[in-house]
Amino acid sequence: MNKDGKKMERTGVDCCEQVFVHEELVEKVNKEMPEEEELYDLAELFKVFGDSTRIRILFVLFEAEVCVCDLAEVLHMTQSAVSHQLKILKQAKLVRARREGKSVFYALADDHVRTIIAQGREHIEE
Amino acid sequence: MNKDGKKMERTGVDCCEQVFVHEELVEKVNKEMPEEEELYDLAELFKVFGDSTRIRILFVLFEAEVCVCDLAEVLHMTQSAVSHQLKILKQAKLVRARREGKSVFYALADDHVRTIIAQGREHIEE
DNA sequence: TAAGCATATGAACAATTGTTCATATGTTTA
DNA sequence: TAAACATATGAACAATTGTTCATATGCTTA
Repeated sequence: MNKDGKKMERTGVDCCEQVFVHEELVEKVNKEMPEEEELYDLAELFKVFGDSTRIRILFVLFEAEVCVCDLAEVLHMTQSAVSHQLKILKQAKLVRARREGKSVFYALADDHVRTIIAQGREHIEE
Repeated sequence: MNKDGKKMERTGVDCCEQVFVHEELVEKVNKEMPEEEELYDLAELFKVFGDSTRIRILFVLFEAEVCVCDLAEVLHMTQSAVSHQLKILKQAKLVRARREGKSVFYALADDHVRTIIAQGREHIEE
């Protein structure tokens, strides 16, 4: 009995007649769910992959280190649009930049990018 | 000489004094770049991962097959908001639904989801 | 069949996003 | 130092998105 004189074996909100399963679930979820900040960062990362312009930029960078104006030309985009998107890719640490004279060359930052895109392709081709 | 009587070794637009590199690049990119439709589908897929609510739903489904009202309660969200997001996850074939009486249980559709999220976590934790 | 529960969905709203345009910054060379 | 080139960035705009609210649909059971 609790202080209100009621049985307390079942404290969770009753939902779909699944009280016990529910309580086990809450425990497991609380244990495995990442921190709020990590969830937010994860979503922010995938948001960066969620635009076909940026995906196209990444596919170019799969082939070579490329300067901004070449990217713009190959992708038939304005220099400004490419530059804005590169900034987003760079903030997400998916690409890195290297200045060489007047030009800035961009390259993939690491191989997670390739893996993530590859898994995405596998998924949509199933 | 071409029909205009000009040398034609360099036909690309001159950009960053990188004409030759540029032409090789165009060739490689045209060869490796997926079709427009696949690029679009890829971006649409990653957009689905690009929301922390949906990420949280996926983390719950990593643990168990769960009905909508349990998802809503565990995540402290309204039933409606969860249902809307589940629809998006289902359209992307990241989850599958199974009706059992009045309830509908959702589960992960396949293991690409785990791999993609795992790679994302690796990336942001570097 | 009517009532009640679980889920789905349409409309509306605020918030976010990608592009364009104009312009600023940074680098080289005449 | 001025001009030219390559890149970056701020503001503005249309388009997209996630949530809420109200309500519809689907299933079970009294």
